[in-house]
Amino acid sequence: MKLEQTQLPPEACCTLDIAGMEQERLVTMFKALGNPTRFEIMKYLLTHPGCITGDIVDYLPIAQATVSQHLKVLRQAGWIEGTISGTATNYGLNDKNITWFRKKVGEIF
Amino acid sequence: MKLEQTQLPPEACCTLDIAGMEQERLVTMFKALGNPTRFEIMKYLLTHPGCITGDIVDYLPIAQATVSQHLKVLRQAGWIEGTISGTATNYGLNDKNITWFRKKVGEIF
DNA sequence: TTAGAATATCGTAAAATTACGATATATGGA
DNA sequence: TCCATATATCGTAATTTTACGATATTCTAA
Repeated sequence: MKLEQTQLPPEACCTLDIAGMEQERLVTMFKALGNPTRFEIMKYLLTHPGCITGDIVDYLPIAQATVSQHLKVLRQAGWIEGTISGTATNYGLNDKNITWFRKKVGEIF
Repeated sequence: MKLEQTQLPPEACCTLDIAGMEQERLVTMFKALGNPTRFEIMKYLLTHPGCITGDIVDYLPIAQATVSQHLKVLRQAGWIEGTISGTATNYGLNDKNITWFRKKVGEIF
């Protein structure tokens, strides 16, 4: 049982330039890549520019509905973006957000 | 219903230097930070060197057991390390792994 | 206009995560 | 030794995530 502080907590040595909505955004990006299947999808997109959903479905051993769901998570997290092209959807990297992520990771850690 | 490929999938433009156990490790690190509470703990550790578990418990509005559980996840993922000091445990950054993470993120994205 | 294709969404079962109180463990001091 | 402190672990309820089949939507071509 804890009644009082024996010792004062340490002072802050510095501050971090991340908070609020930005922090939520960053956590969401971490979470999205914290899944093996989604990481694999990102790897595929990184190495196969100009691919469509079906290419990923063929590549991975999981159902089309599941791939679509994972793509949605990656899109909403800001890792990728999809552009409709006829009946297909081309998926590619969201370069702006990826750059932002790298910048923030560099600043924080 | 999908019967056959209308168009061949795109060729790989490059390869990525991440696979197997290394990839699992990286995904685990992403997953660990993909939680708002754990991200907050990491922020605290980054800005308060030399702190112990109790400091984090006092700082956050969650139960001691929950903090301990999150610290375990962060430790097992390789973000932090704890050193026992009397009855307390000092937590600090796992600099080696953090550097590795930044390096990999830089290489991949 | 109708059929098929490519993809998204819905509903749902199973698994994993999160948070908690209770309890266990280990250390240091009286 | 005995007690209090600091932390870890256990058991569990509630929530979230994951994956699937079924179905809906959208576009193209015949």
